[in-house]
Parts: sequence; structure tokens; C-alpha cells
Amino acid sequence: MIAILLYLQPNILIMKNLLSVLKIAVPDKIFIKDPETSDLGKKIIEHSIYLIDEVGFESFTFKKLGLKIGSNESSIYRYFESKHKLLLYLTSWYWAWLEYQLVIETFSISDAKEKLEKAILIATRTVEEDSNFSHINETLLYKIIVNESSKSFLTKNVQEENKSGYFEVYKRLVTRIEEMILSIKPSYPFALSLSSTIIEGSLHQHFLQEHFPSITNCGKEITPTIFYIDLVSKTLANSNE
Amino acid sequence: MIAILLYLQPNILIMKNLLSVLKIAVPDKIFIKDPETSDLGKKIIEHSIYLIDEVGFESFTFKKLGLKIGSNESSIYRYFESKHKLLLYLTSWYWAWLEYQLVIETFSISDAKEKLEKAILIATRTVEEDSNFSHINETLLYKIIVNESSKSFLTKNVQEENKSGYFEVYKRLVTRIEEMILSIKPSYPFALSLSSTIIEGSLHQHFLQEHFPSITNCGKEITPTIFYIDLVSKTLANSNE
DNA sequence: CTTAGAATGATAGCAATACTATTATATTTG
DNA sequence: CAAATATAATAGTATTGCTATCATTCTAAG
Repeated sequence: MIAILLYLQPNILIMKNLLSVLKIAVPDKIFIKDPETSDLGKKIIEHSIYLIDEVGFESFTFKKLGLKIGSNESSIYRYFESKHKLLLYLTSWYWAWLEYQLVIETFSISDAKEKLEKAILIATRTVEEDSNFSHINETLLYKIIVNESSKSFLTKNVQEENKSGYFEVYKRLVTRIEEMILSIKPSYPFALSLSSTIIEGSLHQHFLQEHFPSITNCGKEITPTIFYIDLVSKTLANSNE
Repeated sequence: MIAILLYLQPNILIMKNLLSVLKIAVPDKIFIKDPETSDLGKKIIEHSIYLIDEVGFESFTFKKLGLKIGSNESSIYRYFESKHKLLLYLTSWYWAWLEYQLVIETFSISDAKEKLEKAILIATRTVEEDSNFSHINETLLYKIIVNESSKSFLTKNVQEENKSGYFEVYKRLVTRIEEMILSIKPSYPFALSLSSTIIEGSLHQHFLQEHFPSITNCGKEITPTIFYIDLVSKTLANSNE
């Protein structure tokens, strides 16, 4: 959807303010009531990020969240069926936001290699600046993605939830990077796997950097971005074609 | 420990029966009472694997497990402080078992490339045959590793638990593969990250294969092993040395 | 063989979780 | 202003994740 708009009329939109026009679109089956449509909804999202970051997803409850925002537990349940759905919302939002950056920042790059490199940079970099266009703190959200996002799909209900379209944004992102890989080397037979490896793997490297520094080279000097750009460029180097 | 024994006297031990002599060693702070030391303990381990596979880790409780094994909830608590500790036990056991295979199956390989290739094969292959030497069903345990193992470290207590040594086996495994990578290409600056990527990443590809086939190339023809052997060999190909 | 200690089982209890349901009170909108 | 809608307050329920206590059984040493 973002993409369509961009392809149709990229020039009339000014990059920086794009998000005041476009809305990050999260699959609407994830919520009962769209949190973007009310103050309470926005507060729920805003403070759920703070609270999950603070106590971790396991200890996070709607009751605690209600307390934080001076609102009632039962009101939150009118927006989200469960805390799991809220996590799905946050992760979907994040992937949509990433996709938006990916499309915008690579749009005008014509060189395939440069384009992929930029995409890897976007997908693997630490989110450090809060772009501040909304009630969502992207820096903290990124921390949640690193620490909790796997829990959104590591459940007994993945199959069903996948059928319901909850993971569409994520899958589209993988596909976008896959296409970039293939445009460099159409004969490479593992483009999807490489793409999904970059995305999930970089989160894992960020996690290791934080909690298990002894089993990653990533740290102050080496970033996951450097590792993955090296990995991908060597893998796609035209050794025999 | 396994390694020491093997290095000292590899010949007097017959591969197939090795595990009747050696015990898979799990860090002993993980349990209150070693489940290997009693019938009840073994039953706990055996049936926890069945039950977690059946209902998923979230819905798994000691009460349900007690029911399954005709034993009491409180008795299970005498072995493990919490279900989280039990998961740590299972994952540690699995990594130790993998390490054991890694050491044995690569021990006599002198060619560095061949050795690494074998190691990747071992670390990324689907566990399909139950080696049947014990009460542990490795095939099911492997499914649990794919679907649940991340939850053993994606918690607010990782730091502490890491300090307590709960992840030593896992980290040692990463280090072993790192060494093999470095023995092929000592100048490669990301050996640890590559090693951890192989191990975690292959679990992820197995997961995708099962639940999100549209974002992986892995399937009937292509296995995660093929993908990773290709990835690693291209990455370590001596392009400029 | 008996007897003490260890292991297991049974029962109870508790605070917290993850909700659902109902009713009351604001707030907005037509 | 009335009606619809959103939010809040309160209560209730089954389950979870434990802890604690006491009773029973098994086991191994004297």
C-alpha cells in the first residue's frame, strides 16, 4: 500500500513528512478496535512499549498497563483480545515501518548491489534515533523486537494466525529483500533463505551482542550490518557465472 | 568432559555404546535434584518432552505433567524449580548431545574443510532417527528445540542465568565451530558470528520450512544443511588471500 | 529385621494471571 | 437534547505457579 502510493507519485511526497500522510498499516484482524483511532488507544500502544521494555513480555499484564496509564484493564481488552495480540500489533507495526524505510531509502538507487547493500543496512542497523513522528518510541520498540519478537510466532497457533494474515508484513519484507538478491544473481537458489537469515539473524546478533558477547564478533567496532554485508557480498560474488 | 575422555582414549570406546559409558552432562545448577538419578526423574524428562511437544511450552504445566506420569505436582518441583528450568535442562541436554556427535563424528577428519562441512551437517540436519539409547526421544526433543529453545534465553533473567553457567554447553558448541572456521581461514573476522548464525539460523530455517514455507527455500529438495554449507563455503572461499 | 532417613504423595492454600460479564458513568455525534 | 459509543468500576472465575505441611512408602545401614 505504501509502495503503491510511492510508485504512483513519488515526487509530490516529501520524505520526512511522509508518515503524516501515510499510516503504518497493521493487519486489522490483529486488534478489536484500532488503537490509532483514539487517545486511549494511542496511550495503550505508547505505554505498552515502555512497560514491556521494563518488565519483559512474560511479566507484562493488562492490569499493570492499566495502572500505568490510569485506565482500566477492561478498557484495554476492548482494543486487544490478549497481550499476545498486542505483541503481534507491535511487531507488525515495526516491520511495516521497516518496509517503509526500505522502500523510501532504496527507491532511487538503480545499481542493484548498492540497493541491496542499503537494504541490508536498513534491516540490520540498530534503531537509535527516535524519529519522533508519533506516540511510538522506535528505539525502545526495536529493543522489544530484539528481545521479544520471536515469541509472536513461536506458539502453538502460528499456523492459524498465519492463515489469518498476521504475518503478512513480515513476509512481504522478506520477499522484498529476496527480489533484490535475485536481481543481483538470478541463479542463486537460496534467495528467500538468505533474506530471512539476514532479518532474523541480525536480530539474533544484536541479542548476542547484548547478552552473550562471547559468542559473537559484533560489538563496538563490528556491527551486524558489517557482518551481513560481508556475508552476502561474498555469497553473491559471481564466482562461476 | 566428553571431549577429554575422547582425546585420552578414543580407541577403547566403541562409538555406538559410548553413551552407556558417558553421561550427557547438564550444568547441575539447572536442577534441584538430578533427574538421571531416579525413575521418577527419568519419567519427568521423558514425558515432559511428549507433553511440551503436544501442547506447547506456554500451556505446559507441572500439574498436567504430573497427571500424565501418575505422579504428583509437588514431586516434580523437587527436581525442577520451575518449568523454565526444565526447558533449560532439555535444551542443555540437546546441545550437549549435539556436541558429543560433533566431537565423535569429526574427530578423525584431518582435512579442515571436510571437518567443517561435517560439523555443519551435524548442526543443521533434522534429527529424524531416535537413537534410542535412553528415555529421551531425540526426534521430539529436536522439534522442541526448533519451536521452543529460544524461549530459554529470551527472558529478563538471561544475564543472571548466563552468569550461573546455564548456557555453557551452547556457548562451547558455538566456539567449537568457530575454531573449525578459523582453521580454514584464520583471517576471517566474523567466525563467532558465522558460527552462531549457523546454529540459530538453521533452527529458524527448519521452523520456516514447517510454518512459513513462503519465506524459505528449504523444503523437500533443499535442506538447511545445503543452504548453510553453500553459504559458508562461499564466505570462506579464499577470494583475496 | 528394624529403623531411620530419603523420596514420594496428598492436600491445602495463596497471590497473580488472563480473562468475561455486568452495570454505571462519561463523552461524542447527529 | 437524545442516542449511541467509549470508558470505568466492580465482581467473578478457572487456571497458574508456586509453597508448606504432613502422611506414607521405599531403601539401605546397623
